[in-house]
Amino acid sequence: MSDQKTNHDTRDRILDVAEQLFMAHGYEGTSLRVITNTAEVNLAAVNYHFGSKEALLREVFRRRLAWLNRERLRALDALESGAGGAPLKPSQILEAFFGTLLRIGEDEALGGMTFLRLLGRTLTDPAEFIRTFLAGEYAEVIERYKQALFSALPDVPKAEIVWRLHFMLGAMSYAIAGTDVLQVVTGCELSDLAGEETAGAIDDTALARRLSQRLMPFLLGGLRAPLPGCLDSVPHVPPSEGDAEPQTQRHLQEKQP
Amino acid sequence: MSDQKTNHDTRDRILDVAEQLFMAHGYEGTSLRVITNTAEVNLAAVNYHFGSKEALLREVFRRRLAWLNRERLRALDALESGAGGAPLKPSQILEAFFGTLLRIGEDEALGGMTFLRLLGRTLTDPAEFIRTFLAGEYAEVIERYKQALFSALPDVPKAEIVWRLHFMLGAMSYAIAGTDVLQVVTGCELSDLAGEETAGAIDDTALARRLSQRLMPFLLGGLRAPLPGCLDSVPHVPPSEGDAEPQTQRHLQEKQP
DNA sequence: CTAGTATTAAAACGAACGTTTGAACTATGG
DNA sequence: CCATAGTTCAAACGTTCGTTTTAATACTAG
Repeated sequence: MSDQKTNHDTRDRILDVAEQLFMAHGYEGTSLRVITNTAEVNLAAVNYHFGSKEALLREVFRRRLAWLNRERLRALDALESGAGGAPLKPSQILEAFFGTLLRIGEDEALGGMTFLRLLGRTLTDPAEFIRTFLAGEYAEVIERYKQALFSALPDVPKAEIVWRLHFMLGAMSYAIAGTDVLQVVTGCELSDLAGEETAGAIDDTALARRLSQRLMPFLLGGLRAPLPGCLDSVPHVPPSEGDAEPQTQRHLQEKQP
Repeated sequence: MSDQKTNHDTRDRILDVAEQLFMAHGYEGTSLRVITNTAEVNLAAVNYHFGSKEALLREVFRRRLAWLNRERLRALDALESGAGGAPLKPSQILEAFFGTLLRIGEDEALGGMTFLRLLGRTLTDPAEFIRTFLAGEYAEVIERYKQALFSALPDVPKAEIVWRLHFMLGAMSYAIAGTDVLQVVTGCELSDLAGEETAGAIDDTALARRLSQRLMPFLLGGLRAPLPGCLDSVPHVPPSEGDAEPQTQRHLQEKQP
């Protein structure tokens, strides 16, 4: 009546609506009835087209992660072939990994900020099958980038690199998912933090671009931070006293003794 | 029969079991029937003692966050009175904020790693009332620490500080919550990363101590990372070329031009 | 000991959930 | 034009959910 429906329109409409609602209310918090009502399709359509609610969630992710995984591998391949065997710079690796992800937020056709937020929130979803599924989808790409970081930082213990990769993933996920979560905690609106904004409401794609600018230096700084060192049980005492921030930033190249 | 029950034992047993199950399966994924069966109490006990499932979750958090909020404020007060008006070092502030949190993981009486993981996961829970509740519980402490960071880094734009506080909270939450989440993603077991472990299974309190050692340098490095600067749309090109990591780490003291 | 309050117990409530069914509708090809 | 496969539809299935009710039990004050 209002919109014309093609043959596969029902499938796509369900996927779009489910993506939005899973993002806003989570997997368990979103019922098939709300999804089908919002999409203006019949309740049975989900089970007909996808088989089950779980399979619907998997399909929501698959159609986006296909591009992300392909693009991330492509970016790393381009870097490595461009370097000709030489080790890459960590900043290049991070840019390929996180920059590719954040590009999704700038392009509505790739999922936009909606999918980006969904991805960030779902990584910590308590449901078992979700974590298992996402781990499987991520495994290959993560492994490639992990190895790239090992080669780029040969003097840093591999365990330390994995830890910091873990931390970086966390910072990124929260930064993405927490537009209304932790911004409430921090007591600021995103629009107040965007910088040179134009008018009241801020565009989602512009937000993604700003986010990328802010996040990347933070991640690089964390990745390059000095190693824990040998002081064990009293980690809060800095090695030297003096003015506000006296000790110069040592790099990761030094190995722990 | 097996264990004796005092008067308030039912309440506390429900809280302990709910804390564990909410951590493992989330709020919506944990039914009152599973909680009461596990706690070996009657189904109606939750509504009798707490009023509703929502109120139960709030109480689970309140009994732990009371200590955390008090201790975080106390630590900051001690720092500020000890400095006598002089600005604090960012490392001191981070140590007070994150170190206090991580101490929960080392002490089972404060909630241990169970509550720490619950806290990390719940911050991204999609349920509205949960985020609202946690934001209210956190507001005062976050505001105090935010102001402390503003004073400690007077030359850094406040928006940038809030962004990085946001990133740090994310890295910490994921690091805590993701013992089985992102460790699967990274393809490593925590025990492989702990370093000088003793035997097979690793103690939770020992894990919290290791986590603290790894996380704090990362957060400090991220907080002190150079500002985004003026280069806008091509943030992945470093200002100077050369060997693997040529540019020396500039500090936050420099203001963006 | 008794009265009265606090707690526990068993059972049921209505609502919402994911899923299935079987008939109605639509479109395409012989 | 009818047969047939693909799709939509209304209705119902059985289960599980949070909550409430009502009675039985444990505890305490007078």
